Parts: sequence; C-alpha cells; structure tokens
Amino acid sequence: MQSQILTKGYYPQEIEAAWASFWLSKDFFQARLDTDRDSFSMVIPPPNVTGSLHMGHALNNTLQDILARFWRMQGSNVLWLPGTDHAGIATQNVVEKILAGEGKSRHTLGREEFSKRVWDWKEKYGHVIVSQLKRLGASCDWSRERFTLDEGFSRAVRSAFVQLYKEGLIYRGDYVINWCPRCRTALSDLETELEQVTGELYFVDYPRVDGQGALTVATTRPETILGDVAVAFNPSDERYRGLLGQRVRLPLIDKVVPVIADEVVKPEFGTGLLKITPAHDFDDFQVSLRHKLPRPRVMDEDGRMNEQAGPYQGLDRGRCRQVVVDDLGKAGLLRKVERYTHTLGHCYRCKTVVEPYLSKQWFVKTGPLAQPAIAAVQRGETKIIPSSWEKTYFDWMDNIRDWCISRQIWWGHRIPAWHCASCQEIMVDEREPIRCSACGQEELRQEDDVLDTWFSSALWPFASLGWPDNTPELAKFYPTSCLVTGFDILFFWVARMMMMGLKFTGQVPFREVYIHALVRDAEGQKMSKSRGNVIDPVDMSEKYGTDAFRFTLAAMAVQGRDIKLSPERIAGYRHFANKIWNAARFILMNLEGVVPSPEDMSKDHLDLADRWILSRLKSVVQATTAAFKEYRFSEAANLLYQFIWHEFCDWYLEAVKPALSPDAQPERRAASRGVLCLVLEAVLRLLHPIMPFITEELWQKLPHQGVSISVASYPDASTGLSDDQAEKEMALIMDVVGAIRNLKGELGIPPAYQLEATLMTEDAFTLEVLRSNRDYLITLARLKGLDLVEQGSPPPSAVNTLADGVEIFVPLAGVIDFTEELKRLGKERGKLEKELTRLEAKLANEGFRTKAAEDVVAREQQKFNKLGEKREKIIYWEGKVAQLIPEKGGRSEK
RNA sequence: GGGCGAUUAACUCAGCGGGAGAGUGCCACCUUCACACGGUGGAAGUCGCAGGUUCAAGUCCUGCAUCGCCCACCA
Repeated sequence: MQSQILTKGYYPQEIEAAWASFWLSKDFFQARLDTDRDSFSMVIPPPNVTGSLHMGHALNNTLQDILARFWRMQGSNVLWLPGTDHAGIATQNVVEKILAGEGKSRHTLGREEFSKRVWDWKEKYGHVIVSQLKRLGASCDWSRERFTLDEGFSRAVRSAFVQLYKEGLIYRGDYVINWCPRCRTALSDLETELEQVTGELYFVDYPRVDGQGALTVATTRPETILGDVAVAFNPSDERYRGLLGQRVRLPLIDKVVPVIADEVVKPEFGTGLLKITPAHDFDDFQVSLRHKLPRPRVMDEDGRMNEQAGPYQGLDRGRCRQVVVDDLGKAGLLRKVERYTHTLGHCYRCKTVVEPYLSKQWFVKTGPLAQPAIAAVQRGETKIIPSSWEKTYFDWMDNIRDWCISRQIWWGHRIPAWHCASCQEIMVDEREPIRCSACGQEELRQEDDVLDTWFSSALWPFASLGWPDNTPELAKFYPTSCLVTGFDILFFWVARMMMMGLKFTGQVPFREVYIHALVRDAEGQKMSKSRGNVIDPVDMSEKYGTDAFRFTLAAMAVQGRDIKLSPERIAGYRHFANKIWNAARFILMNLEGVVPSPEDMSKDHLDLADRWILSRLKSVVQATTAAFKEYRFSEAANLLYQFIWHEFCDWYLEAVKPALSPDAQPERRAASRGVLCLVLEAVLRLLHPIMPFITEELWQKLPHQGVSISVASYPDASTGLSDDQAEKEMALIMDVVGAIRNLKGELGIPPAYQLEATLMTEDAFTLEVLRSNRDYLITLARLKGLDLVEQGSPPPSAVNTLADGVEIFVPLAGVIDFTEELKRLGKERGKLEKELTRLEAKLANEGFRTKAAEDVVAREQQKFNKLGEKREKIIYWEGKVAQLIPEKGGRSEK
C-alpha cells in the first residue's frame, strides 16, 4: 500500500490516459477461449471509419462499457468485440471531395487507383474513432478488432451472397428504385428520407386525338411528361368511363398515348386523371407491368434529360421543369397551378432529392427471411428492451419490402457475379469462374456494382467471429449475449442482423437487444453540424473528466426517453467525482498507513454507525447489481450517488470522526478504520463500471490483493451486513439531529454557536437508544451539552418535537427571540394540521376502512395518532412561550 | 393517413395505485482541521386539460390539446 496524501482536488486529466494504457498493456480485456466461465459477449455497433466520436457513440459505448465491466467483475468471460464499418457511400464521398480539391475525380483515376486512394485514406484516418473510444475507457478486446471490408469479411460476404443467390433469395432485375443523382447510385428505401416539401401542382391539358378537347391531368413533375406512356383513370370513375381506348397527344412533344383504366388512380385527387411515367415513378412502373406499356427513361444517371427528352435533352431535371412549365404556358396547355405540399425522398447522405429511376439492380427477397426473424422475437429467443420497440419491429417486418442491395459506387464489397462477354450469362460464385458455364467462353467481366454497406453489417455478429468457418470463437460467443444500439438503426441494422443471423447460423445473433435513446442538445434538438449545436464528447471529457461525463450519460439513460444533454449537468457530476476523491483523501489520511484487519471489525467493536453503514452498503449492493442486470443504468447511477454522498459522506464520515482521533479508544479507532476502508473499497468497485478511472486511481491506493479494479470481483452477498435494528436506530438519531439543526437554522442561531439541548421522551426504548448514542448526537448536532430525561418540565426554551414522541429543548433565554419561536411553532402546527385533516378524512371514509389493505389502514391510523400527539405538544409549548413574551404594553401604541 | 413517446419545482429529469422527489439554479447563514467542485437550513409544484375506474390516481382507462419522433406509392 502506498501511503500518500492525495491532492486537495481531483484532476482527472492527470490520471486518465495512464490508466487507459495500463489496462490495455495488461490485456485485461481479452476474452478467453480456454475457460469454462460463463461468457458474456457483445459486438460493438461498428462506427464508420469516416467518423469522429459524437455523442451518440459516447452514449452507446459508455453503456456497453458499463455492461462489459460489470459482467467482467461478475466473473464472466467477457468478449466485447470492436471494429469499424467501411461505410460505402459516406467514405467514398469523403475521398471524392478530397479529389475534387485536387481537380480530379474518381473517373479520371479509374477504379483501381481510386480504390487505392480510399484505402490510403482509411489507413491514415480510420483509426481516429478507435483511439477516441480507447480514451473513453472502452474495455474492448482490441486484439479482435475487425473491419467490415477486411479479408475475412470479404469471404463472409461472398459466401452469404452466393448462398442467398443459389436459394433464389437474391435476384437481379429492372425496377424503379430510389436513385441519388448526386451520388449516382441506387439507394434502399431506408436510405431515402421522406421530407415535406412545398411545391406546385400543375394542371396540364393533354389534347384528345379525336379532337374533342383535352384531358386535364394534375402533376407535380411536368418534366416527366416527356416519359409519359398513358393517361389513366379509375375504372369506377363514371366521368371518364367513355374514354377507355381513346388516345391523347402528349403536350409539347409529338407523341400519342392511350387512355387506360387502373385501380391505382384516386378519383378524388386532382382531376381524377393520372399521367403514367413508368421509368420515373413507383406506381406507374407497376401500372406499366399490368398494361404492358413501354418504359422510356428520360433522364441520365446524373439527373439530366437524355435523348428521349427531345428538345429538352441536356437540361438538368430542375431546369427542365421550369422550361417545360414555361413552354406549356406559351402553348396554352397549362390550366392552372396550385401551391402543394407533399413528401419527397431525399438521399440520407447528401440530402439531394432522389429520383425514382428505372434500372437494373440486385435485390434481396426479404419475405422468407423476415418470417423467422419475427418468430424468434415472438418466442422470446431475442428479447427487445424496452419491449415497446417490439411493435415497431414487428410492424416493419410485417410490411417489409425487397431490399435493393446494389450500389453504383466503387468502395465496398464488389458483387461476386461475372458476366460472359459473348452470351451475357451471369455466374455467381465465391471465386471468379474460368469460363462461361453456358457457352464456355473465357472472356468474363465482374459485375461493377458493390453491395450496400448494410449487407456486410448484417453479418457482423457472426462474421466478426470467423463465420463462414466453424471457429471456436463462434462456438463460445455466439449467439452474443447482448446488443446495445440506438433506435435509429433498428431497421437498418438490428432487423437485418436478425434475418441474416437466423438464415446463416440457424440461431439468433443476440439474446437481448437494448435500445437506447438519442442524445439531443439542451433544447431537445438533434445535434448536427449544420445546426451548430454539436457538443463534442472529447471536449466534455477533457473539461469535466471522462468519469463525470460517463456518469452523466448513465444517469440520464432512462429507458424510452431522449437525453437532453447540458454541460451544467456534467459539471454537477464532476463535483461528485471530487467528493469521492476527498472522501478517499480523508480516509487515507486517517488510516495513517495502517492496514485494517478483519479482527478489527469484530462485532463487539462495531458501533451503531458502523452497523448502519454496513447494512446500507448491503442493500445498495443488491439494488445496484439488480439495476445493472436489467439495463436500468440511471437507477444504478442514482443509487450510488445517493449512497456515497448522502449516506456515506454526509452521515457516516461525520459520525465516525471522533472515533478516529488519537484520543479515542484504540479498539474503536481500529474498527472505524476498518469499516471506512471496507466501505470505500466496496464503493469503488460498485462504481467502477460507470467511473472506471477515478475508481482505479483510488483503489490502487487502498490495501487489497488485486492488480486492477477492472478485474476485481463485483461486491456480492458477502459484502456488508444486514441490520434492520441499526437502520431503525440510526434513523432516529438522524431525525433528532435534523430537528436540532432545523431549530438552529430557523431561529437564526449561528452554526458555530454550541447549544445545550435537552431531549425528553416517555418511551423507555427510545430513551435508551438516545442514551447509548449520546456522543453521535453531540457530534452531529454540534452540541455543547446534552441532557436526556424521561419526563419533567425543562426551562422555557425553543422546542421541536418528533413524530415518534421525542421533544427537543434548546434553552436559550436571552439568545432567541420568543416571538420568532412562536411564529415558528405556528408554522409547524399549520403543516401538521393540514396533514391531520387529510388523514382524518381518509380514516373516516368507510370505504377506506373496509376495502384498503389492513396494513395500510393500520399505518395511516398510527401516523394520525403520532401527528396528533405532536400537535398537542406544540399547542402546549405555544402557550408556554406566549407567556414569556414581554407585555406589549411597553410598545408604542400610536 | 397510421404508429410511438413526451407533458411533474425556474431549468433538466426520476417516480407510475396508498405520506409530491433529485440534480442544477435561487435565498439565508457558515472559510468547522476530506471537500467552497464544500456544509447547514430554507423558499419553490391545483404532477398539460376534461371525463372515468377505484375506498384511494402524477401513478390505471377514455377523450382532447400542445410538442417531438418513426412509418406511409394520392400523382
């Protein structure tokens, strides 16, 4: 044991980095294969390599680290597997931006060179977030760190893809998908964010070929008129029934299209007529299938009008709309324009309005995969916590649509499909085929598209453990125990891991999913760079200490509610860290290098305060352990805060001070040292999962056997000693002390003034408790003297009365103002009477007496009796004090 | 359009069938030998609104209002 005096304040910056590297250098966090201890396994939600740590990561990883440290201390063989995600579009965008700065583009570099540039970038910057996680204290098994584009993952992805393809669960075809003209790639439905947009609804005339006037069609997208192949009405719509088989001329270009009837048209919208543009609208594409209509594309990949657009070729889609509207007006074909608010899809990466776009893409057929994923949650094989998210999960799974997985970018897993140059045969395999399986030709070309990043993420829990090989890691740690993630990626990630996990391993990927909230700013706004309201977790760590920051996140992580984070709150918990530091400082100073032994704490030497704090400790151990096991992080944090500050520091440390003085009995002194040491050491272990740094720093200064608190055992049933009697007695002492302090405070007596007090009670047992703990009362209430009497009539004085019959006298004639005391007594009586009235009404209620639980009635009756007695005493003393107030006659009577 | 959540002290939030709580802030007093990142005391809330269930309702049910989020192919 190092006997050293701590600094007066806690300076986290000076110790954190050292402990973080100490832990890693000792391999404390490596999961073992050669043990039969229970496993606790988690895979990290891999952050994007492009990222730097934001609040979402900080919360997510703090909660995971709390679990990892808690279960490690519980004796489990913990695997927390870390890694990063290659983040296809995001990373490609970052590198393309850099290239643009150099006046280059990926197309000028070519695929191979570009890919090399991205890898270079990854090697250089991809570890930023990892080092930030380490700084946060994340106790991952860093020896098993993975990357979703590493060699092993490539094998896993190809293996998964090939199997799904061979089973018909992956198909390729021409469909309308969401297309981002800026990123120039297809997006999945999830990657398209619907947002309200105010635009215009244009009413456009389509002249009838038979010369009988025109049909007016409402559209928000006049530029797509050029791709129209029909005009449709609802078959039930009487107004247009006669038009079936008629033909109309498209406005502005020389093209004739039929009028058709289809259920998709809503008669009440616009004019009840819908223009059909199969290549640029999801519904219209379906209509074209039903009616065997052509599907001309009028735009290019970058959103420019193409040769099908005739005179409008080359215009950007936005510009084209203006020109078309203009031309329609000139031609007299624009009937009217209304303001119109509707929702439009935007690219989740760059916020560009997505274009519904007909193209050849690869899809996962999700229906057959979703069924087992639904069933597994229904059966409870995977538990979603809080369970309120189950409904959202089921709703999404029930209505799941096929998943577009091909992306027209270069950074990612290239689809393992090869096209024969001569016969167009497509071969899907884990390795490049030597010749075409259909025609035998050897000229093959690999598919250009890469896979959606989330395709590899979906394999993360098992691919990161070695799948498709049958590794010992899989056997030991899969299914994982728990997944901690935010609700924002419930569909993107959790749902897809469930589907893929069940498909490829036959087992759920995790037993429990803990879904946590989003971190917002103090105003409840989502943090974003554009809003400028981002609170940087690294800044918070540096400013307030990582432990204070982590504690804040834990304390605010209530299930099912977003977190509004404010720096003031973190400052509050920095004070808590400082409080712990100083409590430890006090204890270490008083140990004076002595190592307490268990014999010091033999029952005979333990005093009331000792037995009380040991009993309280025991119940805190139980409650905290239960809270962690049930993901009630805030409850665990608050329990520890309350115990450490308001029980251990406020009461125990104060109560025990006299016993620590050199004048005290040696046995008492030794016992107190022992209890102080024991409770502090236990508290540090209890708190370690949330505040790893300060607890390690202090723990290292206490006597114990271990090398690190991070691998010490969590306090359990053997910690502390339950003692109801001690808790009851201490409660009485605390009540009496509180009443005396209250008297002093309310009567304006200076804290330094040492009172003489008299306590009177008729209850022999209470009197005995007070008598045997006389010293505590004197110390804690800062008294000069204390009389304990059974009955009698003490001198005129201020008085306070406890509900359970203890009267407290503070004889201070000449010091206190009797008028003030009378006022105080009146106020006290007011409060009592309000409460008594309420209780009286309740007890008089026949329904309450007959229907409420017996113990509830008894408790209320007892409460009523005690408060009644207390009121009688106050009335008595009001009379006494009133007599002592000098006659008013002496005052001015003007 | 459908769904979910929130509404409790000035602020941020716990509590979710039997005495309205915490942290921060505020007021008063105190530099007492662990800590002023501290101590002691205090003020502060018709627990969004309206009904209902119950002996008893921030706490359960219904409706409404306001705010937030998610999902959704009316052009």
